[in-house]
Amino acid sequence: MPSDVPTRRPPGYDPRDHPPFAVTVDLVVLTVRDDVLQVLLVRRGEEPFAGCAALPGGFVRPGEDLAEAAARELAEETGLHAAPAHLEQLASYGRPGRDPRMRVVSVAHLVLAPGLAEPHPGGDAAGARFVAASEVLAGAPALAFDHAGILRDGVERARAKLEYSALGTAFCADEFTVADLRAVYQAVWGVPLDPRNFHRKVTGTPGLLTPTGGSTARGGGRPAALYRRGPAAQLWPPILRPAS
Amino acid sequence: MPSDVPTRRPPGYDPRDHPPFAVTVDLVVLTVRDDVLQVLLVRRGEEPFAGCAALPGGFVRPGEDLAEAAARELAEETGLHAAPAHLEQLASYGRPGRDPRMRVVSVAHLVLAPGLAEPHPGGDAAGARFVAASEVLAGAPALAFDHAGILRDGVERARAKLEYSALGTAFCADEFTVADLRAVYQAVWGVPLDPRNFHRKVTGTPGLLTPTGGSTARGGGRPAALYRRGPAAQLWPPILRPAS
DNA sequence: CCAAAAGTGTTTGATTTACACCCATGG
DNA sequence: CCATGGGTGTAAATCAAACACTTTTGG
Repeated sequence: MPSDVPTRRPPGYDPRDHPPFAVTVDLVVLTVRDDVLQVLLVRRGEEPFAGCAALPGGFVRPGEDLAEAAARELAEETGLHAAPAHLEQLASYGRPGRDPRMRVVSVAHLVLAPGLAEPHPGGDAAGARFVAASEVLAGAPALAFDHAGILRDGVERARAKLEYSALGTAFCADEFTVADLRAVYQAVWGVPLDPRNFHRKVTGTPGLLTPTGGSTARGGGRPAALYRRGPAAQLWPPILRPAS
Repeated sequence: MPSDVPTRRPPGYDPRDHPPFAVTVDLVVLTVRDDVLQVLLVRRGEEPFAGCAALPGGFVRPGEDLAEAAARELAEETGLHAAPAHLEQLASYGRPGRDPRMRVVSVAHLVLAPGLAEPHPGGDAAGARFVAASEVLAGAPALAFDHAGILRDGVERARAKLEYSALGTAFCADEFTVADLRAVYQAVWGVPLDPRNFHRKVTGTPGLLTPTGGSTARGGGRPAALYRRGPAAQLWPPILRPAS
């Protein structure tokens, strides 16, 4: 079908070739709180979708790279100042009509943050809060634009990367126990994991954990050794696999 | 550092918030020919980088979705009409200054095509040809813009996905033998694989191959059974792993 | 018959799984 | 002492690598 299109002209500066696009970044910020995978949502203050829940995000500014814009929006909209444990580009969404105002291409980013992080909405968003991802995926608070699809892709990416990378530790605070890390995997995958085998596996993976020497005692039970994120040189073979 | 910026204003339609961007798609088209992983390059006809090698690509048009634009550019610039075996979004690149003319965000796509495909350059590109990926990665023909980095990301993605998906078959023609598929894996990974174990593994993976019943004899040796791409329902566990 | 490539069987070692068991603390 | 969770040992099952061997063609 492209052969009978009369517009096969050389690429140049004809405005028909590069119509004005707006470029935004949207953020899928995930954390694990109370043993549940949660996603950061804001309440939109303006049309379209005013009052509706949405992923945090905003326009990319003239001098900014995409990742830079994502980091700025994260700080601006949520007050999560501490460097997030992990920020990576997710995918871009540019379906015509996804924003009723104009042609917008959104470059979505995935952020994994420790559960401690408490958002206090900055200037832009009327409200920012963590909500259980499972509920949002089920449609509980409906999301603006095509953010439901973006969230789905982000959760899927997180689940997949946990399997063959050291990213699970990105959900943990600076110091954490093996049980903390196991809670992360269980929350993200939604499956129970054997504590004994989990312990052996993560402590036996070179580069994943760095022991701090300290230990902690929470409630009854033997104190657990504390660890920090390791250099995680070795990604393969898979760290762990969700239950068969 | 974002806290002392005096521009924390609500997002709206202030043109400073959404300056004009151009949005393009760039294509990393990979194939396996003569047991070597190759990438499709075009020669740029215009400034900037006139005469320089580059990845095929072009501007996204007003009514088009991103994947649509990628498919159109593929057909226009290379004449590869047959539906490619696989097309997926790779990543977006928007560093300020990556295009000297204006602010351009490029949404790169990854295309895996059978080795048969012979490009005959369409209207736009002055020339299109397949070049060994290893040479381009080494800098042999220097690429325009930041296309070297995009290519690196594309090859890395292809290598990774071959391991845990059925994508290897995307490089094969409609009907192919197990040896053809093995040649693909060896070319992409650059490692030799045991023919016996490879055979057992791929024929034993449900959904990967559909036997056609036919067989082929090339040169001396026992004829090989022919297969078609299967539904590939099961992606995990990893199909294969590059040599340890 | 011989060479060459396709395909099967078998052996060996690594990895995963399941679970018995010991360790260290609070109450 | 006992409950609770942290951590180690071990045996069975599963999987992967190496390779001997059989099958089916062309010359």
